[in-house]
This record gives sequence, C-alpha cells and structure tokens, in this order.
Amino acid sequence: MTESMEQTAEVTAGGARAGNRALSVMDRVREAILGGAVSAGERLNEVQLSKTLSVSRTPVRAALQALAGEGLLDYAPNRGFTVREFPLPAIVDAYDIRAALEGVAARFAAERGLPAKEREIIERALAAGDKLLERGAFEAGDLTIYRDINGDFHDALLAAAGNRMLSEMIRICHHVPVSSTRNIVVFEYHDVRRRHDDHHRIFEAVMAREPWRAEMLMREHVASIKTSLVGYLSERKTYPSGPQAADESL
Amino acid sequence: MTESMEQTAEVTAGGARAGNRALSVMDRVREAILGGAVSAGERLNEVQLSKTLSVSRTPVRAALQALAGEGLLDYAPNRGFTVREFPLPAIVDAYDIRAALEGVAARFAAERGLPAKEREIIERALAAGDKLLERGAFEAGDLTIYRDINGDFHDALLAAAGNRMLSEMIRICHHVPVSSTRNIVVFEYHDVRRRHDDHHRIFEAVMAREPWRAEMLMREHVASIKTSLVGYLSERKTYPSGPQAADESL
DNA sequence: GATTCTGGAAGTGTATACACATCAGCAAAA
DNA sequence: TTTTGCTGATGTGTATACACTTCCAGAATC
Repeated sequence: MTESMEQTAEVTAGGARAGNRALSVMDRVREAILGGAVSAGERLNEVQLSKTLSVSRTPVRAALQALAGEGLLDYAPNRGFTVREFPLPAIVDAYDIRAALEGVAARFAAERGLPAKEREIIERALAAGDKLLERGAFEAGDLTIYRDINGDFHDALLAAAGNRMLSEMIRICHHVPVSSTRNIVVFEYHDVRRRHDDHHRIFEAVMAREPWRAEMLMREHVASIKTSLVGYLSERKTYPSGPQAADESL
Repeated sequence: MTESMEQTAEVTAGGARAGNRALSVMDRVREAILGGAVSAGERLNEVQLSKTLSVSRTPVRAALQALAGEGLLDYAPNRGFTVREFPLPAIVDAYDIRAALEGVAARFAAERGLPAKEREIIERALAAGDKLLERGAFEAGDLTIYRDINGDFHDALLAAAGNRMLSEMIRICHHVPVSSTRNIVVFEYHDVRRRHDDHHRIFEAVMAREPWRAEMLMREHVASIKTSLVGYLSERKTYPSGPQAADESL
C-alpha cells in the first residue's frame, strides 16, 4: 500500500463522507446556490472554485456538469457554467408543473396500490399530523415538524407510484431556487390544517383505488400552495427574511 | 461567423461541427443508445469509448455525465456509467407523464396567448396536415411527412408556453428509449386523421383562451397515443422491425 | 471440497500541463 | 473620433499520467 496520505488537512470540514470528491463538491455547490451564497446569473469560475474547495478542476467540472443536469446551472461552450436564473413567473409555474406531476404520481399509486411499507409511513404521517394539530394552535417549531411529516407523506406516495422518471422530475421541481427575493410563504395553523385534511382525502382515494379522484385531489392540493404563494407575494411585495418557522415546501 | 476550422482529420467523419468535442461525443453516444447500438444495462467503458471515438477520456466523461443528467445513463461511484433500463411499464408511464406535462403546456399557451410566430407555425402545420389528409389515404412516406408536421405543432405550442423547465422535461419524455424489443406503433390513416383533428381542436381552445379545455384536450391527445401503443403491444407481443413508415412519436 | 486470503488486472477518480477560445484594452490607421 | 487589428490576460477544453477502488482468479488453508 502506497499510503499517499492526502496531505490536504482538509479545511473543508464538511466531512466529504462518501465515494468521490465530485459528489461532495456537487453538494456544496448546490447548497451554495440554493442558500443564495451565489446569485442568479453569476458565472462560476472553475479554478477559483477548485482553490476554494481544495480540489483540482476535474471533480469541479464533474460536479458542475451534474448540476447542469439537475437544471441548476446553464452551460455554454467555451464560457462555462452560470447559475440559472429563475424569474418569479418560472417559480410560480414550477408549482403548476409539480401539481401535474404529483397528480400523476397519486394516480399511479391508486392504480398500483400502496405497498405495506409506504402505507405504514403514510398512516404514521397522518397520525402524527393529527396529533400535532389537535391542540388547535401552533407553537414555535411545530411548523418545522410538520414540514417533515409533509415530506414523508409525499415521498411515500411517490415511492408507491414506482416510477423513477416521475420521481426525478418532481425532485427537480422541489429544487427550484426560491431565492428570488426570498419568496417564503409563512403558513398559519389553518393553512396546515387544510393541507393535512387534503392528505387524509388523498390517502382515502388511494386506498379506495380511485385513481382519477386521487390525481384530482393531489393536483388541487399542490396548486393551492401556488395560490398561497401568489396571494402572499401580491400582499407584501418583498419579504426580508422569514421570522422563525417559515417554509414554502408544504 | 468565425469558421472555427477544426483541423481534425478525424476519421470519425461525424462532422464534429461545433464547439467542443464533449458535445459531439454526447450526440454520438446518445444516438448509439437510442438507436439500440448499445443495449440496456450495458456498462460503458471510458477508455474503450475514447479509443473508438478518437478522443481522450476527459470529453468522454463529460458527455457521459451530461447524458446521465438527461436520464439516459445511470451513474455509480467507482463503477462508472451504465445504460439505464427502461422496462415496458416505464415506457408506458412516460406517455402519461408527457400527457400531463404537455397538458400544462397547452394551458400555459392558452393563458398567455400565442405569439405571432408560433401562431403562424401552427396554422401552417394545420394547413399542411389538412392538405396531406384530404386525399383520404396515405402513400409511402406520408407518415414521415406528418411526423414533421406533428413535431412543429407540438414544438410551437411548447414554445408558446414559455417555460424552460417544462420544455426540458417534455424533451426527456421524448427521449425515452423505445428500443425495448422495438415497440414501434404503426399509425394508419384514420389514426393520423383523428390526431390531426385533435390538433385543430387544441388550437381552437388555445385561440379562444380556454386554458382548461386546452389542457384537457392535450392530455387526451397524448394519452390516446399510449392507448394505441398498449393495444398494439397486446396484439403482437414482439414486433420485429417496422416495415416502412413507422413511428411512435405522434 | 469449501473458504479465505492474496495478488493482479481492469477501470474509474484526480491532478496537472498545455492547447485553444474569448474578451478587454490599447494602438494605429482612416 | 471612430474603426480596425493586435496582443496579452483570463479561463475553458483536452490529453495524459498516476492514484485508488473494485473485482476476479488462483493459491493457501482449514
């Protein structure tokens, strides 16, 4: 064994846990974009990035290419990669697209039936939501908890749909940078209550094997988030920064 | 135009027309996959590919990464790229997904209105289709002609929708390898006639600014292709090779 | 004979040098 | 002053060497 020993003290501290460097570079750049550390339209310099992350240009290029595949970056020959711009209309559109896609997912799940595993996850998510909502009001941090519950519900249903292309497209919709002037929608208790009730009805439709009803309910469910977003934006034009519990991904 | 001149004697003969080699490698590998030259599940060896295409591994890797972004390849760390498998259910599902997405595109177009340019393209496509169909029967090659007409119609409507993410997702749906035992649907005259009539109705709905009707019509339009495919496959289990005019992309 | 260990081969991951394209700035000519 | 062409700087594109991981075959051991 040669023990080349990676003399890099690895200031990255990020862990760089698995596989190859390209993947960890990808994660870090993605977070930088989604977190708003680099602004839309900005050009990403390969050598600068490689110096910042203490790796060579090769894994950096690999990561950028992969991120372009996810739709987060644009590529132009001999000009490199730039952070893709997501104007507000495109962000709003993304909810419609996601609504259509998740609708199809719900239909597939209803057609194919829920596997035991996914059914358990969903029932647990529904029960947890019921428990969280039964007090009739929210405390600090409850919205973050519900965010996870919501995620479990949607993920399980998507898994039940059993289609990889669908999963990936929906994943892309979720990764649309909401950063444009920080469009964060703060959901109130009654918003969450309504959404949670949607979940119950969608689950019932899926269990009853009513594909088109499941699709319709899911479409409306996701589309209503768009409505909330649009309504929210038309009230206060720009929103500085979510106070505490704020999320847009319900 | 600079006439970049590519001094490459390049036995490849492919032309390698523009920009960088990675892009042309990408095109060639994509065609190899879509054309069935490499089979599903097959592992792509980087050095072998680079020797075949007379380039180094670097552009090969770039191309493979990009193709993975398009969903044509799978990637596993330290194992490289493999041709993604598209089992028949996934191919059928892709039509449902595409139906949902193109439905949204039609809705957007109806909401936003058709720009003059796209309107002209569509009207020309409709007129050309009318002319082609008015004889009441098809000759050899007519189906190929209609394939282009059909493409123009859908592309123009998609352009009118004005959403990049939507365009890219639909593009991915179109690139699903239909190769799995060559599932080619041969459309008859009356099939094309029905589809062309759909186009007229969709156009009318868009011009009348009736978004939901446009969406519904487009969904049905695309979904009916799936129905044709499924019906076709249930008749003859495997189909050797399309006789002459054969296409699945209407 | 079955199991485990151990090279070694095959192939991917990374670094790096160099080729090439693009663009900005300056200079020279109209 | 404007335009054109040169030239260097910056940064991407490609080739290639080497490091590392994985996997398989064959030997040693039980």
